[in-house]
Amino acid sequence: MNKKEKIADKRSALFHATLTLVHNRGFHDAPMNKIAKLAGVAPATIYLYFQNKQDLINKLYIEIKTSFSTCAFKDYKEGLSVKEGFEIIWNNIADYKLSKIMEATFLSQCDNTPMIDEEYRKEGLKHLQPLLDLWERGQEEGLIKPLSPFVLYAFTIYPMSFLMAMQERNVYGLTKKTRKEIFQSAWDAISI
Amino acid sequence: MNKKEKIADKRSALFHATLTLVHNRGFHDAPMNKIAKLAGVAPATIYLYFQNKQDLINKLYIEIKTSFSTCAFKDYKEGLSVKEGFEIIWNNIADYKLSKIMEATFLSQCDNTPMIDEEYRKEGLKHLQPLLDLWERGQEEGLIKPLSPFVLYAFTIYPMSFLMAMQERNVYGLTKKTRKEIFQSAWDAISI
DNA sequence: ACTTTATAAATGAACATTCATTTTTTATAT
DNA sequence: ATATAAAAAATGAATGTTCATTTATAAAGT
Repeated sequence: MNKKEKIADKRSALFHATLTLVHNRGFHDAPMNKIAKLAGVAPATIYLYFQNKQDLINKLYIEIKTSFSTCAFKDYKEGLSVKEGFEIIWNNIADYKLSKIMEATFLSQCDNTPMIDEEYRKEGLKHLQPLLDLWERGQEEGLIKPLSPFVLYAFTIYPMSFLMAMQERNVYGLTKKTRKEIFQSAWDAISI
Repeated sequence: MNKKEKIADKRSALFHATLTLVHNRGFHDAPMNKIAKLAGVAPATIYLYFQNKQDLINKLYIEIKTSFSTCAFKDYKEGLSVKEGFEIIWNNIADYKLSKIMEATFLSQCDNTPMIDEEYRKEGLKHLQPLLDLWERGQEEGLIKPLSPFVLYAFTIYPMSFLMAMQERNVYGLTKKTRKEIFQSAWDAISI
């Protein structure tokens, strides 16, 4: 393993440790020494890779937002019909939320508490542009209701965060069959 | 002001201070001495009213959940048609989320981080029963899709949390007119 | 007088961060 | 290849601060 790989390795060990702790105990109970221990380094080492705790959290947020949107647009091309394209993206996001549990709950925490600096929050928002473009096209084609993208997001993507949390708390289980029905609900909410 | 009123007064001053701080800075940055200062009491006084910080947070959670569901079912009676009843409840909840901002963001934080003890979280879940009953009746009448109540909630109530957060961040504004359209989306998502 | 309510000050633990060294890696010379 | 010097990376042990909570004492209410 060369030098660059080693550095990347330690960075990602720190990310992974932070993610795990914030997932299990919350941001308010994820101290630096625990992060260090879980990552297998000394506390001081964290400060070789990040300016401070806030910097670590901000950068982890961006890292995860990026991996999220990479997943979201896997197999998506602009040539598809609006509904086909939307179904692909929706399913990608559902896959992500239901399989990458720690990442998804971390993002939920970030989005629902003031733990991320505004600058980084804005940065993280940009990644979803292709979906907004698709919706706009759908509106031009008269397929999708003329609602703000925030509303479209709220009724199609955001609900999955809730279902993921319920799944995580073992209070609701999502099967292959219901998956189709749920997509239908999302589509019914926004289609004309 | 008599004794009981005074005690209730101080309790609610502490609740209000906690609410404000958690709303503005997050649970991770809402220390007891700040709560005390904002409530106009000495830090030690908090411990006359609550066992410890966790107890304060848990009880505040229940308090707010209760006020939330009181709002949610205002003017609701069982005699109404399913759609009428649902529209009343939905609008009540929308009113709550869009006017009681601090309470709504506090609940979002509670629901998305491990800050509330499981016991209290369960307690808070019970309050929504009349809505679940209404949905069940709607399913029996063939008006509402045969989906789990979690899914129905995810596609009708939960989206408002997102829109509230966007409104709060001044990135999206909800008007009277769009309000009707948004209800329609909620209804379209779950109705047959 | 006595009980309740409140406090200021104290306590010890937990925290993020820094510092003085040590260990490991890399580059250079033999 | 091997030894050595310079640089980089990593560390354990402090540091000073902030935190939740307790204690001893005072004020207010009955």
